[in-house]
Amino acid sequence: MQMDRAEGERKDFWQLTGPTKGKRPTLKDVAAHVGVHFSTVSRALDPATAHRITDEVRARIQAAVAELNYRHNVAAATLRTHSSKTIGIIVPDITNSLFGPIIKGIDSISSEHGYVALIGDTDNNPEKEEKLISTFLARGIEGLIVASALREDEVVSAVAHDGTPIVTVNSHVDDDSVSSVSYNVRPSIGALVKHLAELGHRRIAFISGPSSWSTAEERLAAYRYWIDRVKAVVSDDLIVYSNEYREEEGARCAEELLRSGVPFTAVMAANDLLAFGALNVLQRHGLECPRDVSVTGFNDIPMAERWSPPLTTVKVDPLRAGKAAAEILFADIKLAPEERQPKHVLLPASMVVRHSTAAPSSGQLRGAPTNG
Amino acid sequence: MQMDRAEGERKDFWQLTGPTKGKRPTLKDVAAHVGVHFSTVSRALDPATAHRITDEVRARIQAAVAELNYRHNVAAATLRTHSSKTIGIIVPDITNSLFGPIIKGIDSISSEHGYVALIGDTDNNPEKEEKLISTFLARGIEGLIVASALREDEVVSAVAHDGTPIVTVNSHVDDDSVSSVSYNVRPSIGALVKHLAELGHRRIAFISGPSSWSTAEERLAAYRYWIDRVKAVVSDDLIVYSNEYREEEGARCAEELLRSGVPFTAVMAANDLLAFGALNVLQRHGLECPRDVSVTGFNDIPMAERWSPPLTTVKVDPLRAGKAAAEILFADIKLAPEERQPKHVLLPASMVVRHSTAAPSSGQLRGAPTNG
DNA sequence: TTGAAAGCGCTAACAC
DNA sequence: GTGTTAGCGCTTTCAA
Repeated sequence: MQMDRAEGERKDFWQLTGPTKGKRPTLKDVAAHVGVHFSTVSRALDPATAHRITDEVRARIQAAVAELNYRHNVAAATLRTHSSKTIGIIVPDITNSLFGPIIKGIDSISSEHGYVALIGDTDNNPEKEEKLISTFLARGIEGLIVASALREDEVVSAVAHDGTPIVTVNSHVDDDSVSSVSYNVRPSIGALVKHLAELGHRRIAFISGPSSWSTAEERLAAYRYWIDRVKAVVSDDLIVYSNEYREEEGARCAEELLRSGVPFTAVMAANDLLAFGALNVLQRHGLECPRDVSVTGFNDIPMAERWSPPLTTVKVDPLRAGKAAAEILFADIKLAPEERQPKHVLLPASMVVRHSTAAPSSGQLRGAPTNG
Repeated sequence: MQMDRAEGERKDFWQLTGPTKGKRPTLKDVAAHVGVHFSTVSRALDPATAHRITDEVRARIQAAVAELNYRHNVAAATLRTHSSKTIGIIVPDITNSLFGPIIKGIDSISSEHGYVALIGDTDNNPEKEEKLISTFLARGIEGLIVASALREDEVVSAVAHDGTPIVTVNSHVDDDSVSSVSYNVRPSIGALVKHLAELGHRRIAFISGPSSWSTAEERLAAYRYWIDRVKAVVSDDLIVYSNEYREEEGARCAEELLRSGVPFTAVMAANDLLAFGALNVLQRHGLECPRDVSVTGFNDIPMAERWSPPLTTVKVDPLRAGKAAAEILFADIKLAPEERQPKHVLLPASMVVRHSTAAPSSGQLRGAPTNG
């Protein structure tokens, strides 16, 4: 079979004329081309041992590598050295604008360390998470960063106890032997509650996330803590639980709140998306924000600033969180298993006041409006 | 060294008592535990050959696998079979909300095929792209999806010609032997131009992307094509080039337009982000949108709908694009190299009219306002 | 400074 | 239905 297209000339050289036609050249091919033993080639190509090789030989090896288009076979090296130079990243939904920056942060640190990352999206499904982790482990990942962890995440705990470095980011598990990086929510939720209280709100509802999520649990706990301190109305009727951090769920919860008849003048949502959904429903019911109700979110995703009204929320730094998680991970990877200590970093989070919060209208409480 | 913590009991069993202390159990360990040859274990664990093993033996093997916490060593299998079950994904900026859905689409198809994906972010830097591709190749990826391709992307072309299945998504290279999935921009840009023309605009400026980007080139070409057909003013003075798809660049280009003094009543941006930046500058210069200028974008990212004014733009479906790209890729992976044919799919894109476009105010052209 | 050889854990061809 | 064997491409110890 003859090939006469110009692009065949250099790049796929080995496919046509290499010593072992049709397959990727190996160290042996390069060695044969240069006339040395393949272990010499291996040494010449490894920065740690390259100095042991004569300049002249090394130069010829480099030339042969270029000519044959040799590429390192990481699978073979992994088998030999037990080091895959890869980590795994697991996110609950890559479509959520919170996780792009987290991944970017991780990626930037990994590449500094010469590692690459496998990515997996769980779709908020714990079974997918388990499968993903198992596939990743079979692939020999040397560390794992999980952004989808539940508070009771047996798989995550198991991985940690099996000795694979792991760190949860954005979320964390109850088991505190698993390293985590998350946000210092207590003060930031406190700022929100105090802000609302100073504005004159006393009946502040809360749209929580599922109680199996650490972020939901801690934000709710912080709400409870501060509501009490600020002498606002403490009542379980003011709390409603969503099943996921999605606009639709925020809408559903707001409907539920409205239907229940509890009076409230403000609603704090555990997350921006939830706040958006709530805002829509509130407005649809004739409640204007912030005139009739104040609404707050959490995360400060890019859209928060553009919403109408622009959302008062809590700003976090997911890029930094990703970097922090990766730094912990690589520190652990470099340590002997016995030396590793779980670390828990709490990144700052700060309130940003925009236009979705204001004093309640004439101090009057909102009851359950008739539907529509 | 004694370990007395409760969680040591099951999950890290092999670390304490396994036949080969301190390391992951292998097929041999499982075999020894069951009393069969390790190749029997290999067969029992491979769905394709499991039926050849007696139910009873297979059951004992499963039990031992669970007990020892055996995990398949993909690196070893890869070395042996030359199939890594891994693909690579390369994006220009994972922080951009366009790429989350693309990755999710790819990921959903890959996992159906039992593949996992390596992720890489180039930061719009061609050198990083090259390094990433090279690392991925060394890892034995069986296919590659690139969302960061330049029109003249030698590395991408080289990969294609080397025989690794590759498909560009969102962007494409000029070399049409590289499969691609992108959007049918001609008609959608046409809709935008006609919409503007019908509104009465005759001087429509265009903020392009870098001409080395396929998306920029094709959107600009479509603009030129339709501007002419619609009998609007054709002039290179109306075209300005950004260096990247970023708000800041849109702002810079709008400033440039204003400073140049060319009259225009509408500006089409090659991308939503560019449009946002332009909108800001225009407003800062006292030009109200859509009263004084109309502005359009491209992509319809989530924020477009929330911008003020809500942006008239072109809607694309990145999730679908990701899936389409992955489908082409896996079809190719399953084919013998000689059988592979480059495919080019053009997904529909449709105009969505919102509030950033309207008739030009009293048909009067806008000149260069004094700065401020 | 370089060569020789062993072996990482697995699959698959072959034997029984 | 199961055991034996070779070898994927590499790193690394040991010799020379």
